[in-house]
Amino acid sequence: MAIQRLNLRDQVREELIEWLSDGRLKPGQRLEEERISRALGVSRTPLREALTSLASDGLVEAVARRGFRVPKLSAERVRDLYPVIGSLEGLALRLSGPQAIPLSSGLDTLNERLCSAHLSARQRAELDRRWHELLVSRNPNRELAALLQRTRSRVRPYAGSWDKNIAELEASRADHAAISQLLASGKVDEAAEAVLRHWVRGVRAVIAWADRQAAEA
Amino acid sequence: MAIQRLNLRDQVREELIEWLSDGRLKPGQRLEEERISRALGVSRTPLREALTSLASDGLVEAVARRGFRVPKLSAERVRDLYPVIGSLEGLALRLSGPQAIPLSSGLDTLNERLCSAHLSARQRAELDRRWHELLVSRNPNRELAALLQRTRSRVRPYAGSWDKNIAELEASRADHAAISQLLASGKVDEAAEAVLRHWVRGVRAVIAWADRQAAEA
DNA sequence: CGCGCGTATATTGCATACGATATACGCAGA
DNA sequence: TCTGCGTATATCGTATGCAATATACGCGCG
Repeated sequence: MAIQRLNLRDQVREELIEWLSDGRLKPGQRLEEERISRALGVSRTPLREALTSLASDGLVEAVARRGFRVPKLSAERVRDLYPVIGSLEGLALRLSGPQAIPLSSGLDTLNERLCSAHLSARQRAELDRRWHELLVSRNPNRELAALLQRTRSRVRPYAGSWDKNIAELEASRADHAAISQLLASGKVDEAAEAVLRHWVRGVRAVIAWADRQAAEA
Repeated sequence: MAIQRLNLRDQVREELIEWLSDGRLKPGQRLEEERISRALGVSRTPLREALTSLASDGLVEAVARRGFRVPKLSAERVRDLYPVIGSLEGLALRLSGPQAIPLSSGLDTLNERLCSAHLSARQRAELDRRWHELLVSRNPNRELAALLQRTRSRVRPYAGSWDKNIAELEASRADHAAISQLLASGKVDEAAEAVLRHWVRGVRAVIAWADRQAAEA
């Protein structure tokens, strides 16, 4: 049987994360409490508690006397967060130790699927997410896992950068393959370093994408 | 002049952090909303918003239908969080680049004060905090700085481990000195590695302290 | 026609109210 | 005396109400 009914605050929180992920809430958008609470069928109180929680995680931002809004896309944020994620994933890998080595083949399989043609940006982003999730899946550090997940969710709005960027796709594929191979050889520390470099390199791709977006608009 | 009046939620949040730091709120303690809100002179609404925010940061924890409580001391949490802090500080150092090198002398000064006799555990913890703060002060990555600060605040309840542990004090002094020297030599990457090892070693000291605490009780 | 200003409206931030559930207490029975 | 149960009380979780302030709109003026 289902365990237990979460309180409304946490249910609302999960729902809002869903709305942020699927684009029902867009960067820069203002979060009108009355409208959202009505749409969710709850009062403003648990909604506001969910929003303060999300604000602490950086998924929304609180503007004094103007309520909450979805953070705008920002090259600076990517530039800052990607290396943090890379460093944390590297740590996760190092803490996994030899346990991480057998992941290599699964990683390769995912990597091939990720690079196959005729995938949408969203699908590629999803496969990339799963690749990195698998990479750190042997990490025994719960706090690290939670922190990684929360930090990763903050950069999800930038997943669109997978769109129509063949050069980036190829670079990413090569990074993934190299990391996997280092793992297979048992060179966990070097793999961790490569993961960090992978994320640092990704910054450029996202910024290039953001520039293209800006140019189109 | 003072810029702007924060909303009550954020003021309450800051005050609660203060209460957590100075021991007015102790590990394991239940947070009675009516009592606290009266003590602060606000209603339960902004208090609860502050608490949900703190819960997201891990400074308090929410128990379903039982409100909020201060997390109990836990060896597992230290074991998990210390390496995360070490990794993040290492990253901060690497991102500082050569800018970090001139910090060395200031670090040495602080380290000596930290090791002088007749200091309370609280004073040593404060000096250690300042040492690490100085170490990463040249890091340009805002997100990383914020994350470090939040994560560090989660382990503040374990500062008591500086109490009457000469062996740990000496080991820590040596770590600090070695890190500073690596910095002075421009070996930033090696310094970053040493910082991670420093925090990983610290885990043992805290756990030993916790065991002594448990033995006394 | 564009710009600044004043008023009306919408929305937030906070306080209060209330039902539901957990906790505490006392009593009966072993 | 200890254990189990039932009731009373306390506390939480959520909804609603209200004042303060931000936003939107229309008008006068340059």
